[in-house]
Amino acid sequence: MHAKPLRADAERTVRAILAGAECALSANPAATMEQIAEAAGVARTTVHRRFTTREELVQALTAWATAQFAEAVDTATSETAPPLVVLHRVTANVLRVKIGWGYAMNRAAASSDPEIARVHADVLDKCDRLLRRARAEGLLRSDVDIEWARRCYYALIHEVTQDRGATELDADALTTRLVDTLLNGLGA
Amino acid sequence: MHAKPLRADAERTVRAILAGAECALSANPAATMEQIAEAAGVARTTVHRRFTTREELVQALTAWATAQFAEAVDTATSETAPPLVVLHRVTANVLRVKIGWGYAMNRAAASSDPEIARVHADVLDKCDRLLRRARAEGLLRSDVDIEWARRCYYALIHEVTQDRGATELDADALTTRLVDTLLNGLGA
DNA sequence: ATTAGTCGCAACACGAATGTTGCAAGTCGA
DNA sequence: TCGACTTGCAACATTCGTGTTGCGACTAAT
Repeated sequence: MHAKPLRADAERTVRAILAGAECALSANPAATMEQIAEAAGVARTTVHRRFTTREELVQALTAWATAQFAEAVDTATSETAPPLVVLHRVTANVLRVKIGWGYAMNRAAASSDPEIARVHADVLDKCDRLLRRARAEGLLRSDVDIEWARRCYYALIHEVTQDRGATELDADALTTRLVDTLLNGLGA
Repeated sequence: MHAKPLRADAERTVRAILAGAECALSANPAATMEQIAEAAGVARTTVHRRFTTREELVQALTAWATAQFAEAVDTATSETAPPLVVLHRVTANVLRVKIGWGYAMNRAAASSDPEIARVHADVLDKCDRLLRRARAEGLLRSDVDIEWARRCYYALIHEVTQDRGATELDADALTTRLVDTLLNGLGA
């Protein structure tokens, strides 16, 4: 991955740039390198020093987010624990990561990079397996369409993470409400 | 609105440009005027003749979409018909409009233009009133949070309209599934 | 303390997108 | 038919974002 290990201060700068990029790009997807640099608190030339092209920066940003995402899912997944428990764990983990890195993760979901696309396809597959098991064990209605279920699930997660001010809210509380709505709906 | 009534062919051109803009921008939000013109089947200079600046074009596009949106909602709204019926009607109408004009309508929802923002706030208010009535009449759980309900509703609509190939699907079938999921969830 | 690495700043080159203009050819409508 | 309107095309000026380079000052690590 890293041909040359960076010096400590350079490492911090890279992190600051990634955070700045997420911040600037989530506010405005067409943000310039100048704005990204400003959000990161560094000079524009410094950004170019670390990421030659804009594409490379976005690439690194999505890669970083994807790695976080995959780890959040993997540590929560289990083939043996009750589906409801896994669903909660996965949701909570994903929310914690996705809140504050919304741009990067949405971007990653539609990435053209084969490696990133593979990871997301992997997660998607895990999700489908979980939902299928949930259906088999009676947690979901037996006639529910798995693809539709996944789309609803993703949609609710996306909605929650889009919320401004979600940063201050408790991820567990959000998770509970999300899963409850997904399973039981809003009707009486 | 229109200081000068356009000639028939000019009118068609304007429509083609708006449709082309929606097409190009939904595929790539950073599409150039050149690409928009190409999608519309006209020369770039013609686009500039009708819309001096890019901003003006996007403005017109969102205004057009907003008008369609407002009409779709208004014709379906009723204070007296059963909430479930209204919910179906509104959803179906909105889906029909929003499918194929996704970019413009998402853009409009966060527009800085006061008039457009007002219309959307208006629709949002109508939505909340409908949901409140639904809750009062026992269609929704009595403890459901209206804002959360609206956010879930919007999220599902957004999800459905994002689907590639939704154009060929039946809006009524999509509506039925959407409303069912919203009210009853996916659980057994 | 020395060395290598890092940053900010200023300046530059380059390309791409935007917006404008003039003109010739074609079209709508009275 | 005739006049006003509209379009496409080519050419142009301008602005803006990108990416590069060199230099002086500072900093981490040995």
